[in-house]
Amino acid sequence: MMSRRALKTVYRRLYRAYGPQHWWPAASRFEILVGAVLTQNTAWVNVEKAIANLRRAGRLEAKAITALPDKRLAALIRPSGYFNVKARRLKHLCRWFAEEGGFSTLSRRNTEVLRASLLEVHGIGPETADDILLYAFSRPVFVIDVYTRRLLRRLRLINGDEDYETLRARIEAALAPDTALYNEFHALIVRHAKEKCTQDPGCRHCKVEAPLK
DNA sequence: ACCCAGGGTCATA
DNA sequence: TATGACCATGGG
Repeated sequence: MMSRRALKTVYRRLYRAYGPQHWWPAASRFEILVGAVLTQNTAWVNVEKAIANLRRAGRLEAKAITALPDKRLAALIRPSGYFNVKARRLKHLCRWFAEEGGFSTLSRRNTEVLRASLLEVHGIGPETADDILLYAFSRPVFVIDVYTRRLLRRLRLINGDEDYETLRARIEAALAPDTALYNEFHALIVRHAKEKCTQDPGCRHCKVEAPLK
């Protein structure tokens, strides 16, 4: 049983240390879908370059991406790595998005149905799906990434080897379904990870990771 | 020269 | 179910 208090304490420490993160960094809702795929196992700075290329080419739209040959799309997103794989994944996602009628139609689906539909898209796994659900559709879905596991494990709130769904269910059971909270929480965890905490008890990062009473 | 970064799929046992 | 290989760029 994960305690609500413990999670809230972690959240408060993160927020006090770093403040609001204003996620997802994107100029449009659709750009969040693109970024979610491109950032798979990839540093965000490289994703920004790929998205800038797409924007410059006038291709930041679902049908404009679908219409692009794999090779040309791969060339545009080259800086984000895995460009051949990601070109196909992006096209699958964009084809799905357009065929489903875009945000206007998809927004009417309940979260579980929408999540299942996303997971059927080739190349969209649980984390990418949840990024999209939380940040593009404002659904109260808690995103689990490797940073979340590491942090909660260091704080002894989890073992760390739980599967994705188990972890998500535990955290969502401990917290109220609060989109704004989940949004900020995940963003803060990523922000904290980028600070590369050194376990120095004097630094503000270690205050974040100090033992929970 | 190494290591890692806001994962996911596929083949194998 | 559970590992391992694979995908690939750019920054430290």
